[in-house]
Amino acid sequence: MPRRKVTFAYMPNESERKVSFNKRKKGLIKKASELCTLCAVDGCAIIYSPYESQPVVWPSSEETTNVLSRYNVLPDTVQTRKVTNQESLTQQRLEKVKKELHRLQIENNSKEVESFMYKCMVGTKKPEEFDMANADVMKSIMEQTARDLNFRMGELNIVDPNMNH
Amino acid sequence: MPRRKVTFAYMPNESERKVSFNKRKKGLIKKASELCTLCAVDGCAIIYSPYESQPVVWPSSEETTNVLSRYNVLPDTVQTRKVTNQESLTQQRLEKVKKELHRLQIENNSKEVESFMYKCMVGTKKPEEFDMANADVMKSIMEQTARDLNFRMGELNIVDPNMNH
DNA sequence: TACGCTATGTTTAGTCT
DNA sequence: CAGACTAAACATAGCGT
Repeated sequence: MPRRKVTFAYMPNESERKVSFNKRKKGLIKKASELCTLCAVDGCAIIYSPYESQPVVWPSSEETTNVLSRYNVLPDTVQTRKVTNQESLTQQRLEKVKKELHRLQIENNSKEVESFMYKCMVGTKKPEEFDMANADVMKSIMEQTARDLNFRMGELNIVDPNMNH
Repeated sequence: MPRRKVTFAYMPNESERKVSFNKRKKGLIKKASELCTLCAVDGCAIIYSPYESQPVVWPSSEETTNVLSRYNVLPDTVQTRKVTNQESLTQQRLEKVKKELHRLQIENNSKEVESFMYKCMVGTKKPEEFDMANADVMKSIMEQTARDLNFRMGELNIVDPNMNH
């Protein structure tokens, strides 16, 4: 039974990922249909999947092209129709993932301290388990460490947060 | 209470339609984020709404342009495709980086909650002002926000915060 | 591998504030 | 009008086949 919440992370298992992709692709397209029908708006979606040689396009190719032609970016795109082969696509993807990885590393770094503090204070991970029982002890710990922490936090914040450009 | 099934029809009521559009737009984008993050695929969506002067574009304009250019380029790509060693090498590296990214995402996810808790307890209020009296309220706040975080995490993974409107 | 099922988590229409 | 809330409808991960 599906007791798993949506963890916002890449699914490492190949076959699971593929199954999930197909299910979710279907769901996404349904949602898009609903949005555009119920609310009478135009829209399109393109999904470039490694599982299919042709990209998934909603609605039909013609309709999509129609919608795209309204999107001011298209003219540039058509001109940019340079030799973009599979290799460079993969490299683009690699670049993208690497950037994201880097960003996450930085983010993780700054959270480390806070996370540590939290564990110090509470000792458990889940909010459900959060125990307010010994409030006095926690409060005093917080007071003692907050100033020290502010200093460290300040150091961390020096890192350029706009790294991903 | 929502006893209405999804009738696949235009919503005649203006204000209802607008509200629904905004809700569903948010939902669609979340679904798209999930699909692309979980399954590591690239995709984009464009929605023209009468409610906004600019079309709604997901992910950022640049990313969308990127995806679009692939879409336009694809027919050429297919025929010029040749499997080189370089290609598989890049793909191997990609796979490796993606694994690492996955690990960090998980780690980040749990830290996010703890980090947020910490801010909840210490960051937003000065420790001196921190009031443990209404523990129940705080606990519920924490639980709720922990859930919300899932969504925000997803946004972080894909959308450039500076582009996200 | 793909398909059907279903318990559980997620979305959202209607409502209230 | 924009958020918050809630229950009904919906989507889907994990399983079984």
